[in-house]
Amino acid sequence: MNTPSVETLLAWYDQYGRELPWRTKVDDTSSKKNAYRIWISEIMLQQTTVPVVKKYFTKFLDQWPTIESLAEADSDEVMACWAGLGYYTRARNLIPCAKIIVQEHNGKFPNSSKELLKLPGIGPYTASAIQSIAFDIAVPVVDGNVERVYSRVCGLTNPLPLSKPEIKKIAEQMTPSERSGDFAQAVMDLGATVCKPRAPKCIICPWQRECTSYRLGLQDKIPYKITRDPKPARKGILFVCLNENNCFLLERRPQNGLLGGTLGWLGSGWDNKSKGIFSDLEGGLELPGEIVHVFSHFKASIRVRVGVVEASEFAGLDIQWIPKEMFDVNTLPTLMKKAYIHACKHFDFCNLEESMRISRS
DNA sequence: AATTCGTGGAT
DNA sequence: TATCCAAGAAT
Repeated sequence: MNTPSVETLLAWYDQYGRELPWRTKVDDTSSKKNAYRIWISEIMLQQTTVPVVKKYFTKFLDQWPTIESLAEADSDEVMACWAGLGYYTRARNLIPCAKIIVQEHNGKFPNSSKELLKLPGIGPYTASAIQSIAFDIAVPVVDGNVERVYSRVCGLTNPLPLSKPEIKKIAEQMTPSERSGDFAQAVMDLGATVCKPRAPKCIICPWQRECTSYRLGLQDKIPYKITRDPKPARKGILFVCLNENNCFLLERRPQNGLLGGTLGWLGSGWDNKSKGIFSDLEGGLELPGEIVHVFSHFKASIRVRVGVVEASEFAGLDIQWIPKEMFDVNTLPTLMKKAYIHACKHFDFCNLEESMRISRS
């Protein structure tokens, strides 16, 4: 096998690498890169895509431009800013992580993997990414892009994730002592824009000549993967309710588990949790149709009920009564947003009595 | 080690 | 419509 050329890829990156918000230097007085911005971008980018993160990154950085400001941020506001991005544990970990860095590291990110890995929300990938991109330390950075690129270039016949140890070794060999951060980002850019999961653009790939998969015509087959089980289906209910004072009934969900720490409607069935007084058989006005929402590991089909409830009925749950005029649906995770939109499509919360009468008929 | 964590776009 | 899957971490 020909060894992929680091120089070739760096030259490609210099010409075709993407311009991204977190790659622009904000500090004109210093060439030092902003580890805080890189950290936020890396957390946001976990298991999602650049176009999605772009929409969140700028908003987040405007609101909390420094590690110190984030350390003192309000948790509910951070969760609201994150709403829609998914994997909410990432958001929950931000403030604790910022506090540790401010209080125990003098506001500066540590640059050793040992210290980075102690921080909440930072695992092997993110630790190496921060070391590499923020501090130019020559460590291998392995994400999904890197796995795919090296699987193809080296023509790995072992399927993922079994080939991960092999890929790690390849990354160690490839990582250059100079410009290691640029090289890491170059491989990831290559994976995202050229060596894509489907229909790779081998015709314009800077590593075409040394790519074993291309030579063998296997670029659409590699990386091989172990097939996984189909997602199970669940059914359930969500309640979009007002009380007599025109306040929506919302719950701050438990910190751990599905949609942990986010704000949402009470419900039952779909999240394998009991909500006490709510059951599938009681209360509210059931709207026609259903919401379908696909989570990472199951598919939920959910009916929506609306109604007027009394405040006193919900003691014991971490609920919030939010005045209708204060309510912002964009602070809810996507499932809950869908439920609200579905409810509004069939029900006028500004005209309760009329809506109840119409919906009943 | 295997599961559990969202979401939206592409095909 | 069904499936894949994207800059992973925590448990």
